[in-house]
Amino acid sequence: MSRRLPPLNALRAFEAAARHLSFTKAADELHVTQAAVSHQIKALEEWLGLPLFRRMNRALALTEAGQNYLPPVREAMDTLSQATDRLIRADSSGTLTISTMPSFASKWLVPRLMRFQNRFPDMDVRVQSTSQVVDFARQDVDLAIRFGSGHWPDLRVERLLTEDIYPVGHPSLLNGDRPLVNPEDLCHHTLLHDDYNISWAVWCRAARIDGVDTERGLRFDDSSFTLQAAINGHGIALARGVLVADDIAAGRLVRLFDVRLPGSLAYYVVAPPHYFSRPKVKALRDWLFEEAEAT
Amino acid sequence: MSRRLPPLNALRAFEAAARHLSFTKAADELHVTQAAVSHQIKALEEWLGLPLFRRMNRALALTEAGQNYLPPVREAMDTLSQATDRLIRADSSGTLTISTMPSFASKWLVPRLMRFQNRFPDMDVRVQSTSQVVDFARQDVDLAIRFGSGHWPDLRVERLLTEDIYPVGHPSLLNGDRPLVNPEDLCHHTLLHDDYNISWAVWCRAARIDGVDTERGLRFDDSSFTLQAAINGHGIALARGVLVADDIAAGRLVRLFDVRLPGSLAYYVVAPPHYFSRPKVKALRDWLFEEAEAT
DNA sequence: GTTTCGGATTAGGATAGCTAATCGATTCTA
DNA sequence: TAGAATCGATTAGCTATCCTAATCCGAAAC
Repeated sequence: MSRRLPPLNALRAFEAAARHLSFTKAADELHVTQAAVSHQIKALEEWLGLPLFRRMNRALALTEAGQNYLPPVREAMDTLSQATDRLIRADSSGTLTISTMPSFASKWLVPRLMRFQNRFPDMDVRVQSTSQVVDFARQDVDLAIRFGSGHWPDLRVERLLTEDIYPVGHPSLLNGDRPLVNPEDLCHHTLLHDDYNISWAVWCRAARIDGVDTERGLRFDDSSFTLQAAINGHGIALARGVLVADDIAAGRLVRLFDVRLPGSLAYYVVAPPHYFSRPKVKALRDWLFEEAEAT
Repeated sequence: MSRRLPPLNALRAFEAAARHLSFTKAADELHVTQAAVSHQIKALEEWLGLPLFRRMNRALALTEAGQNYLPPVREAMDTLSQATDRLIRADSSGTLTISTMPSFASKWLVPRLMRFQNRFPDMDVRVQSTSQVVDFARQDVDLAIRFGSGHWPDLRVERLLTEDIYPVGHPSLLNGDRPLVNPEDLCHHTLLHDDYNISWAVWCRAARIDGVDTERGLRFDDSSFTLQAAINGHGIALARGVLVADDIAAGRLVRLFDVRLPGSLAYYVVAPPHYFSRPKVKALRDWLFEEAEAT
């Protein structure tokens, strides 16, 4: 019972390209270059002996053959991905505990976590939000997301999101009575500080400005409080891009100036190496990176 | 709408291994080594984070996870292979003409051709059986199967079956009144000749026997007549293995002695290069090699 | 008419995948 | 009970697939 199957990886490329009607977008989705998709499709068309796409100059269309081929190919891919999810899910009963800092939990993780829950409805996901570092040997934690330098011995560490630091404030600041145009204008406003982040002094040095008293203002011990104060219009915060992306998108905050510090720290996914082979941990890890890439 | 799909080639290996419950047999089917299948399955199990097979000492069994996973995987593969066949079939209306010699047509091709017809029922397959060489420019032939040295300029040539020459005769010869045990016993029997094949003289030289009159006997212009005479018990033929495999399997002929000539000639699939990219020609070519491998 | 957009093409490099050889465990055979 | 055969695992190294970077080309947009 031997089947004649075309190159399967090329089929995946075909499905994505047909869905987007664009090799470039398909390449994005598959995390490869446009050239790779072009090659794969060409190979598939040669294998089949007939063209699947009509290349117009600016647009892409399926040929009749391509239109006929797409539904079953998509169906097969769906079957496989659903079966795979089901398999992992079946092995993933019980709880899954994620440990992370309160700021990251509230500003990034929790707003997205529902999508993970939808994919694995039977999984009992718990978020343990604490600024304390986890001890995997003593605590029942499956995966941690930590902010730092990425150096934790004996643990597997994967960089999830890189940091990017810039000032944010309430939208009214841009056209208020003392509009913020140049970094120097900061001296007329309250500065918000938090313990973990880099300091205003460092940022001012990078922005090459003097004359701002970088110690003025309010100070909090967790970034989410600092950001909440900024949202409420109580001052200007030096924010990590990861944490404010949603607030900026929703118009609750605006980004000020174009000076940006790349920041040497990052958010890392962390656990003992063998944890990563457990299906539910792997599923969570993969999902986290999927979400991170979508940012 | 990005899917999380396991490595697709590994899935194909899983499906085959699960079907045979044997890595070795799966490897045969996929035309790779046992080690390749072992690697693929291992990679898949690691990707999923759970074992799919239980390896017992001499036997292989699916784990529960494997049992749950198999049906959808198989279904997806079926979907793909059926859709692919359908696609090629749709593009393959009209006739498909194969040109080959009468002996090959009657002894090898026609007995198998029904399986091809079943796969592509809409295709109108014609066998043009002639000892004349085809002129693709003048005749409406899609693919030829020729016996010879493999050297035809300007045509794409692929070796389908290698030749292997040995004497065959009616089964009763083995225990008749003059039983054939040693090659020298040939002198008591009728020799059957045909024009195309190598001669008895060459064979006797290879078998290092003298004293046989290699010109005695009946002579035909096509191998199938020679073989028919042998089947009817009229003598002993020097046969090409390809042509007599079915007759031997059915007990109509037996192979005599263990002297075998490797033969420098072979059966080749032949057509102008660009013919091979046409779906129906490609389908036929692939099927021919599939059948040839099954021999 | 210059720029931009999207796919094709080319050559070169990375990695996935395969093979050959060998091992170890088990079972069959004599 | 020894030896042979079977079947999967493992290792190291090679091959071929696949991918990338750079560039090209044609059409459309500005």
